[in-house]
Amino acid sequence: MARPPKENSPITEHLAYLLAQANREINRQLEVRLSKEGVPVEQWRILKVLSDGDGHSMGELAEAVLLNHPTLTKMIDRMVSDTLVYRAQDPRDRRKVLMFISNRGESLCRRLDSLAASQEEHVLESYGDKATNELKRLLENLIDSSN
Amino acid sequence: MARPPKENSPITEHLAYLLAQANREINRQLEVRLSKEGVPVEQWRILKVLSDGDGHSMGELAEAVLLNHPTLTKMIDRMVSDTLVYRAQDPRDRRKVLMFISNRGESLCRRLDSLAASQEEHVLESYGDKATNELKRLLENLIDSSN
DNA sequence: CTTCAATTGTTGAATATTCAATATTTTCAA
DNA sequence: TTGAAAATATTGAATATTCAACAATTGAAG
Repeated sequence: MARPPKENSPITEHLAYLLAQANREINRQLEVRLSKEGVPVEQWRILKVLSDGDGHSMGELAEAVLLNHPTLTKMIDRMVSDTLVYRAQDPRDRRKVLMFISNRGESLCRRLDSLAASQEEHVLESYGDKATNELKRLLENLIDSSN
Repeated sequence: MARPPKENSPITEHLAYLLAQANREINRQLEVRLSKEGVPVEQWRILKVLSDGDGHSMGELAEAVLLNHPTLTKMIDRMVSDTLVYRAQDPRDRRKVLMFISNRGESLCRRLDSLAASQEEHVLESYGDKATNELKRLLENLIDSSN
């Protein structure tokens, strides 16, 4: 007796699953490093975005750091308490709030950058230079093609 | 006056960020499809893993579907209420609970599979066959190299 | 101008996740 | 065989996230 004609593909072959798995693993590695400074990955992202010194609105930030608005608001509240960032009203559009990084935030960000760099180096070593760059390229294209 | 010697790489160039971004986008697309059946992505994963008909322990399941134990326990509680899956004690090791998929779960899983398939097709169309397969291959290698 | 819809950010309640503690069973050394 | 340590799953409290409602400001049509 023949098997059913078309076996359904296991979850491990789905792109969505592979992305989730890879993301979790890399994120976990990064968390371990950043925990040396007691900072969650999302806060590092926020500091990085604000590092350009320009003011960024909450909406802009939320999009850039992959958080939705209310979650970002509450995380920013904590970071303001820690004096890592500060708020200012946008003079051109008073609905908006502009976020800026503080000196303390900048200095923390530099320390975080070197922790993150050590993580990237670890990937380069175990996964290879060529594969890493190729993967980055493909991910960028995937993201572009989704907009 | 010269610029500072080494510009720090923006967040958008970090592998961890690209993975998070791609994962969020693909996951979002998948959520939209699965919401037709009112099912979160994690439940689809659970049903897929249990589709082999074998019993899977909670620990095994948690690892496979990328959830930690307590979260999985609570999600399984809901799925048991919905009679999509059921528990049985492992006769060989009575600490363990074996999870099985029900008939209702199987039939839901088939409907979900076709929703998920339409999502993968959408990716193939906008991103291309070759790039998709290459990306999958690289992701698998990255995951392997992290263990 | 004035009014109404759209945009932006925050808040509070509802929901979900996580951490630490617990209960049960197994393993293994003495 | 017994007792201590490890493995497994669940629970409840603490924490975080999300959804829906709100307040403030701007834009734009009449």
